[in-house]
Amino acid sequence: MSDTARGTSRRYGTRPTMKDVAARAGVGLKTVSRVVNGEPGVTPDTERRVQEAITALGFRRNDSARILRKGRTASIGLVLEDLADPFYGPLNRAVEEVARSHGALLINGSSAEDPAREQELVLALCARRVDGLVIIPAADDHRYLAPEIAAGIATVFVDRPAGRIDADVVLSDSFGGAQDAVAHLIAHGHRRIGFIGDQPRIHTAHERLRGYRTAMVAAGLPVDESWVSLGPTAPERVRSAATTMLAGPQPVTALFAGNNRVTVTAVRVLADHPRPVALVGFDDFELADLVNPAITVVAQDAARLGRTAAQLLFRRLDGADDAPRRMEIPTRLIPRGSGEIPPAES
Amino acid sequence: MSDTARGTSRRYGTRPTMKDVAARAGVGLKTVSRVVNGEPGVTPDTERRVQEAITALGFRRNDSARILRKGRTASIGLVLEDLADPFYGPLNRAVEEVARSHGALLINGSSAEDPAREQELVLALCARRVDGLVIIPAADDHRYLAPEIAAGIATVFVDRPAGRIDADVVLSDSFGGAQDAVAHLIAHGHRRIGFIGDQPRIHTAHERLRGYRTAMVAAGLPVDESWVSLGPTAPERVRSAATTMLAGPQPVTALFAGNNRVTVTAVRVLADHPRPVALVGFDDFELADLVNPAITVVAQDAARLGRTAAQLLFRRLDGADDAPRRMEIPTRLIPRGSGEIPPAES
DNA sequence: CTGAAAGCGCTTACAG
DNA sequence: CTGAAAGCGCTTACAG
Repeated sequence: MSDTARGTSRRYGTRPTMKDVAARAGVGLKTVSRVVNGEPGVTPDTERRVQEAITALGFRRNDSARILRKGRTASIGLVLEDLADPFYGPLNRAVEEVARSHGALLINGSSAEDPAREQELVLALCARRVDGLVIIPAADDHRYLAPEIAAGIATVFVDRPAGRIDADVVLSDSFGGAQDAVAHLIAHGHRRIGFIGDQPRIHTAHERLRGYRTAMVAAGLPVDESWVSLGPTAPERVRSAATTMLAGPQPVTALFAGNNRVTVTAVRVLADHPRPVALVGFDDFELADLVNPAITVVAQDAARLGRTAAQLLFRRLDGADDAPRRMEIPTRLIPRGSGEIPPAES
Repeated sequence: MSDTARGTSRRYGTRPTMKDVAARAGVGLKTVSRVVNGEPGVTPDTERRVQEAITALGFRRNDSARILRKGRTASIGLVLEDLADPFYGPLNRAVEEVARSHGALLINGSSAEDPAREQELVLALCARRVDGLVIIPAADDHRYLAPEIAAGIATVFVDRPAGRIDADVVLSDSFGGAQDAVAHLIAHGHRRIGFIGDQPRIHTAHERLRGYRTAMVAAGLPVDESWVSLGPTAPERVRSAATTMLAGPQPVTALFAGNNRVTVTAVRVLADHPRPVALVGFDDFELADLVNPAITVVAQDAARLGRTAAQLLFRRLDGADDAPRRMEIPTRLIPRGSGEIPPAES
């Protein structure tokens, strides 16, 4: 009677608990728990009565409470730079797939390339006691995470390395990919090659610049510092950098774009430029083959990056405690036309 | 002494609790709670001792436990079709931004367009007691959600309507956008216009087809059923549909592509086609202006879709309990070239 | 096969 | 200003 009253007078927002189900079914709390979790040792008749009560009350187990008692939350956090960046879409999906296959939920957040925001978000995830973290770092100092990792929150960094902390890392071969790109342009006759990259504190930008320099040096070519521009990837900045390199008496005859956002703006600038200029971009993207000329790129396997990182994370959660690893995913040069344009006569 | 022992002998994976902090600081549990939550009524000296204990032990409040007691989880779920689809990137980010501004975390998951998977994921989120849900539905029957909504989980559907349930919905104007697209092609002289869309059970596909038919009828044009093809947006299927429409003695002279995935494949097919064919695509995408010809599209404002849905969700969480709303976000036709190609002489 | 008690780590409602 | 007790909704460890 009072059960029914409680059931129907329940105000909006209050849910029945196992205790309510137990009362209605006339059994103990533990018996309800057994039925809900499919544990053995319940007679069919008892089970049926409990099931009826569950249905009648619209009971759904509160996993937050369960989690508190069990210790593991069956959730992992993914912190990336921008949820809207198409480069991270496949990575995000790959991490989700792996999480799903391990029965874990995925909590997602963006750092917006702001170290403070990254830390705030990561620590909020730790406070929720996620089992593990996959982080595309914006910060270059992750000592703030040391106590969390020591306390058992598995952490894998992806796309960029961790700063001042020894942790698992999964990276693309930015250095090798950049070397390939620049060597490709040199092989097509270019001697004055510009590089427009992301902010220098970002590891991938730094590595790609290093690959650029190494390839130039290996070919015995000088690098004029006016050919190199690192900074924010906002269209205005990239546009102005490209315009500068393409002007003057000794303009660059080819551009190497440090990531997908730079490439997009470079393509726009070059479309309006009077002379043909070769272009190779880091990162592949949709329709790169349909632009005219089709865009030659160094493709990263973003899905593989995400999958590898997530698999490593769950291996840690399963108890693997060998030394932190640094894994490198190869890149692939895809010639499509823009990277094979010869130098314009000047 | 025993505090220190407990502190240092703590095995990997076990974290200090407020009780540990209280013991070490020589204060009561509630005092620790006050300090951690910045509540008033603690002398500076006591506060300092507690802070010291927190730092020494590496304490971080367990928000899972806090949540259990407080009722609200400060987290919302976003269920979409595919985390890697660039269309959903801006939507995802917009939802995250709104969540963040309300101090909530975002749990993300993909349905992979599978109704069973959607339901499984949504109910898992309900079991975690997310405060609210933003759902891009794959299913067409959401009665399974009624008990959860009644129990207080705010729910907003976005991009597609809820099925068999009365709930808040935020949609793009698919019908109007499709009408605009087809009217545009008709205005440029086309009479035989093909429509390739997503699976008919998807609401947006259905609405866009309706817009197509309405525009044709309004112009007094007949619709040959061979000009309409709905189905999966896999490249092979779209390619074969397009190829069929473009063959024969009376081929279509223009195509209306029902979403971004269809458009991409259509562009590829048309690039290899001997005669010029006009194309308007639903959804804008990066570099649409750099393909040759540049692609005329009906652009949706995905970010606004997400922002509107999330804002509505938090308004519900703040107590707004007026009748479920249906909000429509306008689309915008962007002429770029491909949609202004005149019909080829046949 | 079944259930009462204790406890997960916090907050709430009170009392001093 | 401070803290002991009860409780959030479950699971664990036991006892019957």
